[in-house]
Amino acid sequence: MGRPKSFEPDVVVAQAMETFWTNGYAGTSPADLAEATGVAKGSLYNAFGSKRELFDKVLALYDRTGSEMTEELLSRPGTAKERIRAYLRFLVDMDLNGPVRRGCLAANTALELGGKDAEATRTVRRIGEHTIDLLAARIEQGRRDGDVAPEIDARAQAQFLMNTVLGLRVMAKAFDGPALYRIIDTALAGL
Amino acid sequence: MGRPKSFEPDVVVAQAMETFWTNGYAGTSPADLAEATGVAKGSLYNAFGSKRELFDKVLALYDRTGSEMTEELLSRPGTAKERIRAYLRFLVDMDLNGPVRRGCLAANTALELGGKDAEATRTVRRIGEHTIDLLAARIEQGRRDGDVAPEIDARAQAQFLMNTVLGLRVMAKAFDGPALYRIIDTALAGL
DNA sequence: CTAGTTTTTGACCCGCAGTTCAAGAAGGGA
DNA sequence: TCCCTTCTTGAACTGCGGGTCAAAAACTAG
Repeated sequence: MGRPKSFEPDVVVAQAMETFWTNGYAGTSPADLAEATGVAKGSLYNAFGSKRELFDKVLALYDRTGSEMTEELLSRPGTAKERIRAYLRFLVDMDLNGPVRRGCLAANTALELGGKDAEATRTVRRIGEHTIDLLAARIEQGRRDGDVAPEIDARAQAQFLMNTVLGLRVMAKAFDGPALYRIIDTALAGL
Repeated sequence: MGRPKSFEPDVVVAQAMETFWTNGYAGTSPADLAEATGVAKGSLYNAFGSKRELFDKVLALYDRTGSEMTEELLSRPGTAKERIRAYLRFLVDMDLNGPVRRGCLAANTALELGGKDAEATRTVRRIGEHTIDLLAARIEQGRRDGDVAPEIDARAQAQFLMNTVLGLRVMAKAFDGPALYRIIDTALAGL
């Protein structure tokens, strides 16, 4: 019973994700969130408790959607190297083509809250580990398929690629496309 | 004539750098700066104009000291690969051993202001290019010394390494030492 | 010593960020 | 229908962030 919710919490979290992603955690005010979601500030507080708790939901959503995207891109036909190259290029294009270069929400959060906010730091690490797991699994499959040399350490290679991704998403804030594409090719030379 | 300055501007900029580095641009208030430097807010505004202008001086200082450090580390005796490995490890150790993992001021700034603040973005790119230049020069020298294969493209390799550095400094916010060391070794496998 | 110049400083101001709240609206159950 | 519960909303509150200012202090040239 009681008055029914006038909005879909999942939709609001998705809209909030866009806003946080574009403006950063500190750079997003409750007023911004109200405007972006079309829900009054008070209702947001009633539904989510605080800005920080809303942000937790946002990070969880980012983790889920990001993992799905990664999985989808890596599972298309092709060798491990081809698929990972496509994945990296996709991320770079995403940044470069958007109206604003917002980079990776997890990386942005790591730099903004990392060290100060233990909970956020843990969440960010978890997101990173999910990506590493997916990359490692794809490389492992490449080894089984015979398109990756057997002496390759899939996990080490996946951690290295994760590192490359983070680098690219920082570089994308200040450097241009060709440089980023060249970096991708250099990074993949060892696969 | 007139009343003499009661502080050394260079020293104040250096102290401000520490504060911005630890807390970020938005995370540092004029009050924080006053406390860190021992100079009253009003005096800081009189001397530097605004928080943003002070930050410009800070970035310039960061650029200079960073370049000096990099140059010093890369010019010690050893092969290009050895020197660059030492350089990367040095950066990682710096982050891990400090009381707070503050990462790289330029990378932090790129993520915090990149896209929003054109001037800051340009400055950050300039800092990155300085580092790339130094790395490329060292690799080039390695080629002349014969410890780097002649088919290596020094500039492409340097850009890639810059990317790796940025990745590491983001990773350092959330991951532990052994993982970072493994990434360094994987990244250097191509040299 | 005085006049003119530059610094220093804490008090003060405006605006906004994050949050709370009281009043009302929209439902369900008896 | 009346009550109870849950949601909605804008107003209001507190604190702090960035910045200004007037007065006093420290110096130098004449």
